Amino acid sequence: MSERGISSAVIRRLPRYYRYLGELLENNVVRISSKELSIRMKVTASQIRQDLNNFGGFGQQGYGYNVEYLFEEIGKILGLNTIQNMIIIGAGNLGQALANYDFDRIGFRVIGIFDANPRLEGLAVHGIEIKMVDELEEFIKTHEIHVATLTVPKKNARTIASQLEEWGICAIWNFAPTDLHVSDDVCVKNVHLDESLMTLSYNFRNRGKEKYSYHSYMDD
Amino acid sequence: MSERGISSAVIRRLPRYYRYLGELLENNVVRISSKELSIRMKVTASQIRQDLNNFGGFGQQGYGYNVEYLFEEIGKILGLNTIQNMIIIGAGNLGQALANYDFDRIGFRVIGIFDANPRLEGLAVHGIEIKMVDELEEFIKTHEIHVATLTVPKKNARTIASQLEEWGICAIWNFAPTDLHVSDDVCVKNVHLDESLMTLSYNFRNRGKEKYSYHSYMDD
DNA sequence: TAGATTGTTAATCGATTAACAATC
DNA sequence: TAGATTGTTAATCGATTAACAATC
Repeated sequence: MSERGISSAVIRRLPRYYRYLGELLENNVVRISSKELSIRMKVTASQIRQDLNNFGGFGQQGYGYNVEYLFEEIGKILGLNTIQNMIIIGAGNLGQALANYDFDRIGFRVIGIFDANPRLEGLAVHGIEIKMVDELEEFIKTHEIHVATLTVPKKNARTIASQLEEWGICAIWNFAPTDLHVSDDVCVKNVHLDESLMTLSYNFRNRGKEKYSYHSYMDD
Repeated sequence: MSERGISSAVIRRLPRYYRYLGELLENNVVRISSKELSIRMKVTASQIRQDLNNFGGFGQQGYGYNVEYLFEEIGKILGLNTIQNMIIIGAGNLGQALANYDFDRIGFRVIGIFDANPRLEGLAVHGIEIKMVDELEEFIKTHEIHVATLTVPKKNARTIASQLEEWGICAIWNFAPTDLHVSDDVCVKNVHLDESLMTLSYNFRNRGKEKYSYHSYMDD
């Protein structure tokens, strides 16, 4: 309770470690040193060891890390070892695309899709019939929902987010181009696609102007 | 040439400033101080002033910043004041959703959509007919393309990225869940949706364990 | 054992925040 | 002018990298 949480810089890197380890596993690589992994991932070996040691000692001196074990452990840290239920609110193009996305692979299962447009009612997306938003409260109260994905228009996003909070949702994956005003007890992860494109725009228009590479493997 | 580029931490914050200023503009707010903006955006006034002064002095002592002027200037820094052409490679759910997204608003125009599946050929998305990938090289060489959006399966992403580089594309917006191996002259901005969801998963499963809030307005 | 590589402490680097003189 | 607020320098904080003793 009194100790400082792990910095978001570290958390953001975990999925990338997980991805690289998954690929090593597919290629039947049994063990790997922080040095070897650092070369593949284009980061420092120090950073890898520091990052991992936030969560415990997963390696062995003189040997390195067992790929399968480390992969599993990072999966557990990220909560990918249990099935988590997700609902999608907003069944427009993006909402439907996400419903069709293969999130099972990382333990997430879409169990409900909602929209306000009556013309979409009952339409099946990825085998799930679209429900109307007025059924949302009942649905949330009768199901265990871990994450609510918000793919509604900007003008509706804040109102819905507040309702979600009221109904007990504590994690929102927000694709609406706005900041949500919810209490600190609710986790919000924003995916602002237009802002992502803007930073790409800046970078390629200013490439070559700076001394160092602008090419980063992180999503910045 | 010899000076250090502006840090990516600063660049990442610009779109959010742009968004807040746009909203102030809509509400007919004429001027704003860094202090007032800092309260709305939940950042420090120091950070706002430091960030902006990387690009020049946009404010006036004793007055603050003119909202419209600052909005326009940040737009120019991000390159939103000119129309930029974009193509989308991969016309699956996500590719089609992005084709329908309103990027005009920030100056981006989708002028081509490509896929390898012959069953999609000629199908119109957002008024644009899907073309086959074997037409890609010719299309790129006869059009000015600023950004190529990659929404193809993981297994095809690297091959296509290398071809895009060869054909002269210098900015790739990558949605495939893999790192691309292109030269440093090509800007890559990754959007790894599964990894975004993983960090949300970590955060809400570990909420309350740390001293400070995990709720951030940045996409971390 | 000798070599390799971790876990961890110390040093460096960069980013954020505070402070304040300049000035509108 | 007096008050407000910037632009900018200095101080702090945190994150990254380097170094190395511990140990497999």
